[in-house]
Amino acid sequence: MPELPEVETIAQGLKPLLLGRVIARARVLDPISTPQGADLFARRLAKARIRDVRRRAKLLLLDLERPGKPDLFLAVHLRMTGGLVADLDSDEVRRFSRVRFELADGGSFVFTDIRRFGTCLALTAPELASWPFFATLGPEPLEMDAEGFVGRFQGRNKAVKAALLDQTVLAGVGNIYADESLFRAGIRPMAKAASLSAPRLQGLHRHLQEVLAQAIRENGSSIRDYRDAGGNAGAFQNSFRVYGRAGEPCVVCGTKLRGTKVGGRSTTYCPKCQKG
DNA sequence: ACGAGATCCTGTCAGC
DNA sequence: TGCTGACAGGATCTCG
Repeated sequence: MPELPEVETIAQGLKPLLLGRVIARARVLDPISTPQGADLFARRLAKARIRDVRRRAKLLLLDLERPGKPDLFLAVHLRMTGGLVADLDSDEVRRFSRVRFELADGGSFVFTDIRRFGTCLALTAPELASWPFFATLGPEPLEMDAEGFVGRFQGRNKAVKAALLDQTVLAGVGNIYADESLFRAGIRPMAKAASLSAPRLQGLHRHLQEVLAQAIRENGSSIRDYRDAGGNAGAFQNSFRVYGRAGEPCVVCGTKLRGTKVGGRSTTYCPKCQKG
């Protein structure tokens, strides 16, 4: 499930490949991936030049310019199983291709998605700014200081993990990095955010930043489907201490890790190392 | 206003 | 062997 580090890795990998190139046409292979409608989506993207490739929250953003028309943004949300890859011509890519972007100078890149939850949108600047999901996104966790971080959690009467996953509180954290940062900070996922002292929230801020930065350095986590822009796996899954390890011994104290649900998400924690 | 739970979708895997 | 059901999960919708 692509979260902040995976989307960042994809954006950084695609950027040198796509900068300055022109989308000749977008071929929508599965209309469910383009909720604006395949025709409008394809019409908008024709002849658009790629000026930048970047990430905001878990969203891939391609800044596009078009001759004689307003600037455009291609916003791609990968959700759980989406990917944006340089055309690899592998059976896997072919089978799950949802949108193929054909470049004017030959070549292409492809939006792939097994579970079909991901979406591609072609938006003008005003449309992007007024898109409720985009407009309400919280700040980037790697760009926040401890004080700002603490302020966004204090007084919230819900599980601290649910707050971490809430994209309006902060943007880009998903299930993996929520569990991993809470373990490293020694905080139980089901503890109410409001019950945590400022020093403990500062610890969570520090560990979240560390875990996200390490994951970006290691090109993200590959479980099941995730691949970077070149089709390569990440390495951070080898650094998981709790995610997906329920029933296994804690790497710190040896206690059996406990699996449960918090905020409707599968959650793993160490009952000894993580306190409420 | 805010929180909780159901929903979407399909590949994978455990169990019979 | 082949089938069934549980599970994974981000954002959105509905309900309390």
